[in-house]
Amino acid sequence: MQPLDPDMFDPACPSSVSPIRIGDKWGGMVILCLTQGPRRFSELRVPLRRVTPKVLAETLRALERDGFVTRTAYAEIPPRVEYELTPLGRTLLEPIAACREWASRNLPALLQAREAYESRASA
Amino acid sequence: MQPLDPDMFDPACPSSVSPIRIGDKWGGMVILCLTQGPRRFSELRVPLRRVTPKVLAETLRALERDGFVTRTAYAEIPPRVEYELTPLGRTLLEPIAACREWASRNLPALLQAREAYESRASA
DNA sequence: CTGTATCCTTGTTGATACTG
DNA sequence: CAGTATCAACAAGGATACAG
Repeated sequence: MQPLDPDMFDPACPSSVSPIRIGDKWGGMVILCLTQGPRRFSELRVPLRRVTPKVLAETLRALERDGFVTRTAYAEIPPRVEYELTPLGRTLLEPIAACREWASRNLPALLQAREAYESRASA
Repeated sequence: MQPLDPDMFDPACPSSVSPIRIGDKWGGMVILCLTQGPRRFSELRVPLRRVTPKVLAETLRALERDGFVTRTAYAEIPPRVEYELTPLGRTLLEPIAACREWASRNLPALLQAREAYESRASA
């Protein structure tokens, strides 16, 4: 399994403007990070650079609570914990794909509309 | 065109638990209200019972800014204003449908996972 | 009828520091 | 390594009253 691309969620990417959100702010991104297989806490922090451990832990708890991910702790030193998508969690991949498809097709028009609106507002 | 069903967004409906959101809290519901054609401000307030005029106005401004709806004011007494989906706004209907489809299929499992989680937490 | 103006509560996100 | 504790900042959402 490939390591996660540190730039997979570039904040400069207009996808951060998408009006469609899964769960809380980071939920959708975490799910995307888990599509290829289980990941460790610190692995998830790589692409999610701007998330603090506190918020990432909260996000993972919420996903666990809703049955989207499982948490597996191994009794080792140093500790190792792995998060993995459940079958229910995988069902989210389909609507997420639909939303990403929408964004790739229509986000440019949205951005253009915003520009037009702003220039009208300042006029 | 049919009047909007006052109960189309029953707060008791589990769809309010859906982890998928379009725009801000009310954005997706407004878009759904506009699918059949243009609606007036006060018409929208019927199914969206719990929204204050301030928040509905903000929601509509945001949708207008992003190019999803148009606002048409008629110079009459009393004033009449109509909101209508743009072609860009209609493109949102597809991912919204995908999300609703997901919810109708998987929300029960989510709710069940929550119950199981809570009973474990309290144990 | 269609909003705006104010004020306020609350929830969410984050910074920083610390622990098993 | 994988978190938790504490505090702070901010923005979303809402209550209420009023205006064009």
